[in-house]
Amino acid sequence: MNSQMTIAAHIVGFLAYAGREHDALVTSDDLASSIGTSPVVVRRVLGLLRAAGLVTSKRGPAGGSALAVPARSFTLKDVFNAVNVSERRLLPTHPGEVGEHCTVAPVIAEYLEEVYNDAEAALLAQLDQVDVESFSQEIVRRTLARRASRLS
Amino acid sequence: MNSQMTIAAHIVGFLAYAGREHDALVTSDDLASSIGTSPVVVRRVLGLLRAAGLVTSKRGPAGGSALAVPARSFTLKDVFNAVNVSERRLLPTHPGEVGEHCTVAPVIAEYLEEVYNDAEAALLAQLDQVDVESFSQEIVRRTLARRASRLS
DNA sequence: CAAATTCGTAACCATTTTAGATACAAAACA
DNA sequence: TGTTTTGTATCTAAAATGGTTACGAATTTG
Repeated sequence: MNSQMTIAAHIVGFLAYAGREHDALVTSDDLASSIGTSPVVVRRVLGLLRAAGLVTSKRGPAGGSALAVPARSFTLKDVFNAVNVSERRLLPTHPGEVGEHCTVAPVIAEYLEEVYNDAEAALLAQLDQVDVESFSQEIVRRTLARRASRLS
Repeated sequence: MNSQMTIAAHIVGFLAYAGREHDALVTSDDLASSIGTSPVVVRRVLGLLRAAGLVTSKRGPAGGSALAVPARSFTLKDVFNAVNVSERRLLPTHPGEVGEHCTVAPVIAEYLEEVYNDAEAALLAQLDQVDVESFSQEIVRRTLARRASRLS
């Protein structure tokens, strides 16, 4: 499951936005229809976010999910890490085992590994720039702007 | 095919390293056995590199491939772009269509798109740091180091 | 010219990944 | 007690992935 990062980001953005005004819990049904997927898929991702301590959920009527920590206190990088439990690489490495007899093959593989590490770190640093609080502020801003332009 | 970036990087690294001493062409068989895959898979990637003008190939006996431009003149970012013809995102976006009735859903999708653009740009900027010439120099350096430590 | 070598590419196949559906138990509340 | 909602396991359809087979075109060599 690979669009989990996007689903997770959508979830935390939505929860932060929802928690901003009314303090109610959001059901996985509501999240699912906003994201455009099924509630079960949402709950799977919610499980990962919960395991990372970013979200809490409550069962039963009037149940649902909310942020477990202040939106200011974590970023999209944390969301990424919450979802990427298997620590998969963004840039997949060699499909099989590299040629053993070949002198340079292991050297190339090792070097590429390092380059990829640096590259992914740069991407994560960028994700780390956007904390969930400013994410939800951005949602507010753009929603209002869109509503205004709708009236013209 | 997603490990194509790694295969392509291995290819150009190998070709740059090979072109450094002897000026012979490298066959897709040699490349395949170094990478640990099949010659056909290698040739598929060679086709992409050729289309991007980074590599040339020659058929027939004593045929093979070589860099088409100086190793100094391009980087791993160019290799990435050569392979990523479909311009796929590193961070996959929403699997389906986002909820239409939901006010915030399109806004979230739009914002995430921008964040992902910045994040991927940061990763590419990192790949752009390593030109193929220094890549091949690094291969030389590490191969010698490995050989030295093998003797101890 | 004929044979051998190497690339170019299309078509096909097996496996894995992905996303979603179904199902049902557990929790919580009216 | 019955309804709502989560938690999670299992199954499935579709797509992606990586590889193989096949065969034609180019090129060199005998």
